[in-house]
Amino acid sequence: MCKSLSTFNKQNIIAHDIAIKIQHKIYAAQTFLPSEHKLCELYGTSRETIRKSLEQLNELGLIQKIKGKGSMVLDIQRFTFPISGITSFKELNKMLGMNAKTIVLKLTKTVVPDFLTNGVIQPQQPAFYLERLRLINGEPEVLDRDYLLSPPLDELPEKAAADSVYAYLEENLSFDISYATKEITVENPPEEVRKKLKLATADLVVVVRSYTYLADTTLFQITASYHRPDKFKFTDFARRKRILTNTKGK
Amino acid sequence: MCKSLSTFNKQNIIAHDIAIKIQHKIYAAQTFLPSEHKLCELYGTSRETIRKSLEQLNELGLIQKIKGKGSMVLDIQRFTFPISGITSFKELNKMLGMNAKTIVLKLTKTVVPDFLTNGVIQPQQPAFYLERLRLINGEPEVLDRDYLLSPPLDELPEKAAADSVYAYLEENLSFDISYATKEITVENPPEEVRKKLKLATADLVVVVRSYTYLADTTLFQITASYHRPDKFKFTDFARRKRILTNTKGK
DNA sequence: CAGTGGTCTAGACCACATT
DNA sequence: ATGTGGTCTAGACCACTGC
Repeated sequence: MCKSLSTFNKQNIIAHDIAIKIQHKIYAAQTFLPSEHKLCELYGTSRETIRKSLEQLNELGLIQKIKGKGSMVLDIQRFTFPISGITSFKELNKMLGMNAKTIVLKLTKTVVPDFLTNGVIQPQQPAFYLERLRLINGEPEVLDRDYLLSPPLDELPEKAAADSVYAYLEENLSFDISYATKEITVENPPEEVRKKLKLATADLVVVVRSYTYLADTTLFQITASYHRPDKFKFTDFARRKRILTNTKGK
Repeated sequence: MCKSLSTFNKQNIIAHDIAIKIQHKIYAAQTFLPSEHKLCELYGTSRETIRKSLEQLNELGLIQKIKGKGSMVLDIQRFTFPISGITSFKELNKMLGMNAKTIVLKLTKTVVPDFLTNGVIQPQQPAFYLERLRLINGEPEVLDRDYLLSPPLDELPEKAAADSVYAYLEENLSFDISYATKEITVENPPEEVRKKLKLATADLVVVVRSYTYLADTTLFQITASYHRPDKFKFTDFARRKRILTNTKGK
């Protein structure tokens, strides 16, 4: 379940390098990147490798490839940097320059409650229960309730919980966090949650429930995040996919 | 702006074929696909082509590739089929087997209001304004307000609006719908929206705003979807991406 | 026509998992 | 040692864009 932290292969280095140049406007929005042929010479690689780098940027929504013309740098930074992936609160905080603070309300070892395990894992699975309140500019904004499954996790220092669980898992334990399913709904929260978020009696909350998996497909985290509705914003970049719809290809 | 409708290349055909087999449980969840080598023989292609097919399935969350072992079929169908992409209501309806109906409330030619154009397009851009109410089991659930820009669109038959705008654009006009930015918030809706959704005075709505683009990067659709909060559910599959965060590669 | 991206190939070498 | 996926290459042919 533990994997190498860094794979410094050519395509990732190149993708990262171009992404940085787009962020710093060395490659400006609404202009074309150098052609694939030129990028091959620039980085001294074959064309397929360059194309894999560009494919990563394409998926992220940083560029749009146009046949016969080139790869155009898109101008979506104003709206949003991709948040739809799996991102820790600390990464978000840093990326968006928010004035955020995290308070650990609870950190205990228990078992995952039955209503969360339906079919996904066996009942009575041990886990760390972690409850955290996220403050922005001193105001409570999000309440996170995490079950971090044990195994695979067998220790969770208070400091890691207060700082960044993901950084701890990836950097200290070399966990390879890979994918997640998420669900966003609007609900009438338990009174307890309402209090912690300082909400009025009638207020609804936005609930983001997610199941996060490691690269070897083991489930390791079940989360419910309760957001103040007036502060909630989810942004996404999506490409049209046509695989599952009809007999028609693209 | 108009592009070919279908590219029946090998990698898409193979990806689609495997996706169908996964849906039909010919390849069961929690089992491994045939190895890449075997798939090469099965489909009579080179390995890189097979790998591109598998990469598509990987992005969709249908499989998880594990080095040294194989490509495991994931079991997320129960939760969700990918809805986070750009999907038309009709496609969703069909895929999820809902009992849905669409009522066209308005279809006129106007210009895009200024507050929607900030910086994205020039002011006074002509467009079709389309307002549709979506009913599920006879109950109003979503109100869609679309501005379909003209150009590129110069005609929009009432029938296409009632049926599926996307199908009309892609199949009749060969538009190549490519990507979109989305934003989800919870808001206090205008009284007019509240009435159409049959909501009580205090109720909030979930608003999904999106900007949809063609493959040549021209904006062609600006949408605001108002959802009843009690019925709203957004599901997503996401892979962890690390390009934009730090100096560290994966 | 030349330049661009889109697709495909056959082969190489590596890292990881299994026996 | 064998089988698996991960990366990279050099070259081919095609389709689209623009001069």
